[in-house]
Amino acid sequence: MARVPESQRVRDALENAIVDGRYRPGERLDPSQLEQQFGCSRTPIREALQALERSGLVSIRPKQGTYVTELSLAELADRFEVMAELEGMAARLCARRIDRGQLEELHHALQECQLYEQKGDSDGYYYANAWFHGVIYDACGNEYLRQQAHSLRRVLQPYRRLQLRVPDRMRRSLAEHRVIAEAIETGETEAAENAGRDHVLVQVKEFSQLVRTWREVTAGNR
Amino acid sequence: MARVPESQRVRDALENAIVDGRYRPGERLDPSQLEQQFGCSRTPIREALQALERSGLVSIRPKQGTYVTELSLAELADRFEVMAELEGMAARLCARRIDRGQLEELHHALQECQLYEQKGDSDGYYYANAWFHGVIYDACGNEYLRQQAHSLRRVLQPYRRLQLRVPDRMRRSLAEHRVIAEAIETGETEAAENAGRDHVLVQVKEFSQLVRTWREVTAGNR
DNA sequence: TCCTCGATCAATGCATCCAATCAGTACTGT
DNA sequence: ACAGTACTGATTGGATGCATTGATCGAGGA
Repeated sequence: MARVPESQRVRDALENAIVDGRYRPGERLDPSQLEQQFGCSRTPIREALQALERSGLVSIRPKQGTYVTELSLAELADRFEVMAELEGMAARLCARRIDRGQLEELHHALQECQLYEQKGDSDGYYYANAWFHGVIYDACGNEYLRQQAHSLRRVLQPYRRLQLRVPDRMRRSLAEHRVIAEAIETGETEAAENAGRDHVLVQVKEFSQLVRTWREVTAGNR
Repeated sequence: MARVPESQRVRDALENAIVDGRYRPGERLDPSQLEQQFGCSRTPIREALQALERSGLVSIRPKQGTYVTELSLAELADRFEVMAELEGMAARLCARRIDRGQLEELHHALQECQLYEQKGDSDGYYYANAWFHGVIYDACGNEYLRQQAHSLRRVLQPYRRLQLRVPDRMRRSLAEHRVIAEAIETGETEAAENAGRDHVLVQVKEFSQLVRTWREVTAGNR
């Protein structure tokens, strides 16, 4: 039987809530409210929050409480830059190491992406997209890279949500996926790396653009 | 005044002890002994150990105690592979973004490396080497990358110790540093990336070689 | 109006206690 | 000799009490 410590349950629940956007960046996590919500004492809550802080999802500001991490544009850009590198690296390794079955799974994931893109279903696309990238991480043959990539991806997830609003993003994302899959299949390491990296970098650009626009728009409101 | 929580003191002390090799991989960290040593109760010890586990320096095996992480060769290889990528990335960004003062510091660090190499002082070289790489991380203009690189470097540190035994390692390391610094100075991003990456990769190769040799040697002893 | 001082209270760190659990081991019967 | 079992002690997760700290905010003064 899976012995699941309370602290881990809390950790997972909060992590999912943050990644899924049920808690927004900057939102306060009230310890006593969490105690009630999870029906436990401070100890497991505390441990969960500490764990989340280490993974970067929440920030504990001493004597002021714990908040869902709110990344500045610069901090976000730094993380995306590293994410791009990990993504490129994974694709490159993948192109060299992927096996038959995994390649097949990659194609399935790609088809799934295509399916939701055609339907214009961005939620569905989100999951297909996560699957596609997950296959690449799995097949890169580097377990540590897989973990790191997943972890960083989760941290960035709350901010990716905004990107869905970028017009035409899904269609272009799909096209990029095709390029990546193609390069992996044909074993072109260099091409795979560049495609994987650019796939992330392009999002940074669009994201910064989005933020800039949003700022210009909201600037007039104050 | 910076009030330093006990748990953090314990954490730092243990982390340094592990990184410096005063605790060896696989060694047990006895909680009750640590309580005595640091003169505090279980709570801060526990938190410190949990933090160290998250950063990968120790492994908590449920009901069996906490041990300094002992990485298998495969796990080690994965980490070095990622480290190489981060190192290459940092060097590439550095070549693009380093400023006058930082470039000067890089040269100082390089000279320091040269100094200790000539003296054949591997401990001194270790610190000069850390400085050299630290400058690159600082100057890469990506704070997140800086943190990640430092953190991964610490995890790998206990294993690097072995490398000092590789004959001629210091001399070649220095030569590699020169190539990296040169590429950064002249702004050749591509060259810097490759030099940075290879500088780590070469160590993996030598390390695996070392382990293999060591295994062959010790295999006869049992 | 703005600044300073002090009171208040939430947040925090730590110690300690309790209970559940599991690894390892000694023991038992076949 | 061996398989299965019961026991024991170490380890751990969790709860709670207590003292300390520092953020916050209002009163009083410049």
